[in-house]
Amino acid sequence: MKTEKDFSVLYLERQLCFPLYAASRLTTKIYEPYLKNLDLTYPQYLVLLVLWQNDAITVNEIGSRLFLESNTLTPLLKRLEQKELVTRKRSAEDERKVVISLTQSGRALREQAVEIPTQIIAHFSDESISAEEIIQFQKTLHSLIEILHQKSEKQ
Amino acid sequence: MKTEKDFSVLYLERQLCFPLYAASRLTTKIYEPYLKNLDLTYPQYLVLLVLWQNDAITVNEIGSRLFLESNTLTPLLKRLEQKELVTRKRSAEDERKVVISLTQSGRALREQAVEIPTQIIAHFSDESISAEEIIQFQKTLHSLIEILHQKSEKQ
DNA sequence: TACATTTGCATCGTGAACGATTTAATTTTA
DNA sequence: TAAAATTAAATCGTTCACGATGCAAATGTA
Repeated sequence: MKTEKDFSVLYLERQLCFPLYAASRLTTKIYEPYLKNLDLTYPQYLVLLVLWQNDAITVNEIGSRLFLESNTLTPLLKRLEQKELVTRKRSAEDERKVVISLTQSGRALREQAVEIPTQIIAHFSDESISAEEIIQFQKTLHSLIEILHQKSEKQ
Repeated sequence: MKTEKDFSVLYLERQLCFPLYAASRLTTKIYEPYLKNLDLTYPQYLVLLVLWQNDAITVNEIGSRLFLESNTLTPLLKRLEQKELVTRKRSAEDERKVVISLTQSGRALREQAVEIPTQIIAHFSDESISAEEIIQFQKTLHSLIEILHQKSEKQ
């Protein structure tokens, strides 16, 4: 008797990868109109979030926070430099390192950016996900990232 | 008395957007070695997941499942066509539509792909996220996607 | 039936992501 | 100290994402 193989593990809705990918892209879309006002892309905004927390750090240090490497960051940082939001300077102690620092306008932009999270949250206030659910979700997301990061290091 | 403005809402770890973005990219990295064996990229794999569930559908129908549009899908589908995994055919009833169908080898690839989810799960079996936690996480993720999708439609 | 609107896909340009490789500076070790 | 190994950034090529626009087919409306 010939039985059909079970392919249901391949159903889109059973994947974990796809919902993360979809949620990530959809979230970015929510941010976009707000970021457009600041003339920033989403990854550029993330780099600025890092710099607003820790100014004058190297490309690698930014990368380790965002899980990105110089092949992605270098061009992006050059664009931020063109917009005169950051400066790129070779470190004197170690000539291999490039230190990224906020300019005056880079620092100033934080004043406008600080309004964004509030606006995003307001955007969701009418929705049916409870605060506790979000907090639990964030926790799982963080442990997931922890695990995924370790895994991808090892490979 | 001058008080400092509170910028803590801008801390990276307080964002919801960033962990999703990071988790999505890290997850993709876990899949990569498995997909490399099948000579597929991750988005190409997602398109095939859709087609394995529903063959002979239009570009838009694939897009509505993955939240992608023709500007992303058309080039990707052409690459899958070049690999002879799918065919692209104008619909006879409606000449605007392009129907994407699996080829013999496109269908055959499912036999290899079906092993991937099991391997990915095995990858995680030693880890500290419980099954219930994952299930709850997926639920929240799905309602989040639902909400985000509605929001991005409206904008 | 004419004309306007909508729909489905394609094209184009820009900006990520990322593997692979290169280059130069620093560190290790023989 | 000289050679080898490592590290930090940059460069290159390919593949997404996605906004804006174009175009032809289909649909709606006057």
